[in-house]
Amino acid sequence: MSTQRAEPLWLSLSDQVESELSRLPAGAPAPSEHELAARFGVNRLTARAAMQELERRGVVRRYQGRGTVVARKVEYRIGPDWIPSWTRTVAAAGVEPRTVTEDAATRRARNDERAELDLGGHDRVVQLDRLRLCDEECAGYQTSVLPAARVPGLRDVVGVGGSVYEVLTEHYGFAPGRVWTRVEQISAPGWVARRLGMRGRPAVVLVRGRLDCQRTGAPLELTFAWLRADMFDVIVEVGEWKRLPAPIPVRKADAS
Amino acid sequence: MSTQRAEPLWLSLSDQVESELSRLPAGAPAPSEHELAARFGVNRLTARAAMQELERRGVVRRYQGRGTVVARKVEYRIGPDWIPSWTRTVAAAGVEPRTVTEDAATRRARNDERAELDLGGHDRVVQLDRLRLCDEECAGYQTSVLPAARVPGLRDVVGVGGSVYEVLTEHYGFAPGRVWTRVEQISAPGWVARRLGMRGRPAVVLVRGRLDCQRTGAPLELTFAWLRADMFDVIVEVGEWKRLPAPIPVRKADAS
DNA sequence: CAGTGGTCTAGACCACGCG
DNA sequence: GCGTGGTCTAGACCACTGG
Repeated sequence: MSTQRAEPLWLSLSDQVESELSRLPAGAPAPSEHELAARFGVNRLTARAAMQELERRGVVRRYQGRGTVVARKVEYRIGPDWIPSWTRTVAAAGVEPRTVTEDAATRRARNDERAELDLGGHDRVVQLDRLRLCDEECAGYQTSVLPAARVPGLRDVVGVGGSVYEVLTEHYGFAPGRVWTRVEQISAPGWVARRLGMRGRPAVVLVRGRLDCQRTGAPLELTFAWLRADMFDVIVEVGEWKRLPAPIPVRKADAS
Repeated sequence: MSTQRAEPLWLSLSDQVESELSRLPAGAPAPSEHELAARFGVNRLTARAAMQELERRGVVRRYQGRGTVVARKVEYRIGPDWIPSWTRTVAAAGVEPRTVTEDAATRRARNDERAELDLGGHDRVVQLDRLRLCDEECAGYQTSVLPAARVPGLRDVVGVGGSVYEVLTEHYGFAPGRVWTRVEQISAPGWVARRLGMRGRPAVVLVRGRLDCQRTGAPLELTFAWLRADMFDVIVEVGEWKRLPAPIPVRKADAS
């Protein structure tokens, strides 16, 4: 029997606070660092470590000057049978979605884009840079690259807050279908972190994908989306999906 | 335009150290907290914060008493066209894989397992609990549930370090194929963290899946794998792969 | 044993958001 | 102005690893 190392103070604090917060709804205020320190008779840094642990667990979100609030991640499912709409997914979670097009410009295609989009040496592409907001808080950043010839005037058609998917369908008459999607979690590159308004290299989920027109087979769109990992619970499903998945098995008596 | 807040000391420290470490191979020793503090004339806690940032980024791994070393994640791809072998994937990354079966027991199936595995009310299942080690360090934990009637004597056939997939194929003569797989990143439940030998609730990638026999359609295996998120870079690929095979980043056009 | 990272304290100042 | 979280310091003790 190996001796169990004593649990540090900040860890037991965080466990206790987490169970207290579990009953509160998203957005409810969590105790401040000073309050916790006073209540448990510990140094503020210890209370702080506990709250930072809860932030890592996704239980709370902290704002300088405003305090700490209970958080809930938005469940974002990606599967073989559907293309998720970011706006509808977020709205379904009870959060207010908003999209802001930061930039829309036409330029020459890069080599990798030419290959992926079946373009010639002088073809041009439109690149859309968009911010994704959840309750007016920056939650993700996305770039889309489309063959300029197939989407004339895209910039104006999409406007500041429009949906590319809807525009492709309703304005241009395409039938966009997924060719592939790749998902992984990474540390945000510096320039992405900056656009997200975050310091350091926060964890983000990178979703890459390509859409083609299902009727003509013409490549339509290449997307890169960086979603804040502390705001989204991305679940990727592979394979056939006829039945419901099984819940997590809990073994023996050692629950919790 | 917002004024840019000054970058904190620990952040610029971590950026500088990261660029220094970028040339070193995995396993190389990183500077200690004391050394950093002395070199930059800062408090040890500041140097510590910098190294913790690098740990979050996956650049280093830290061990009490042993020091900090440069780390490299194992790339683990999951896609619609293949079932990844954990052992081969890890070995391909230049890391020594090992699997230890901690427990193998037969018991009655739970309701969800009966539904998923097409079992009757009194059918039994075998549950295998296995640890996944990378270079003798605990990197993941996995449970597999199989219909006991279809894999008689599984416990002894698999042994302590055997591969379930190989045993299903070669010993029992099945043709295992994926029905579905689901991947998401979560905070490890307490009992998983304990089995991984970690405190708190470290980030893990939860991979759930089900295998059937491709010939008979009989359900074979239900798996739950928890992989340490700091040791694995899990990339999930979704979609059709008819026009393009499945290599990694952006791919060139394929003439074949 | 010396050196590493892990925990904890006390106290200070700052940046930020809100009223 | 007040309270919040963010940064930083100085110093202490502990747990663990390795030679």
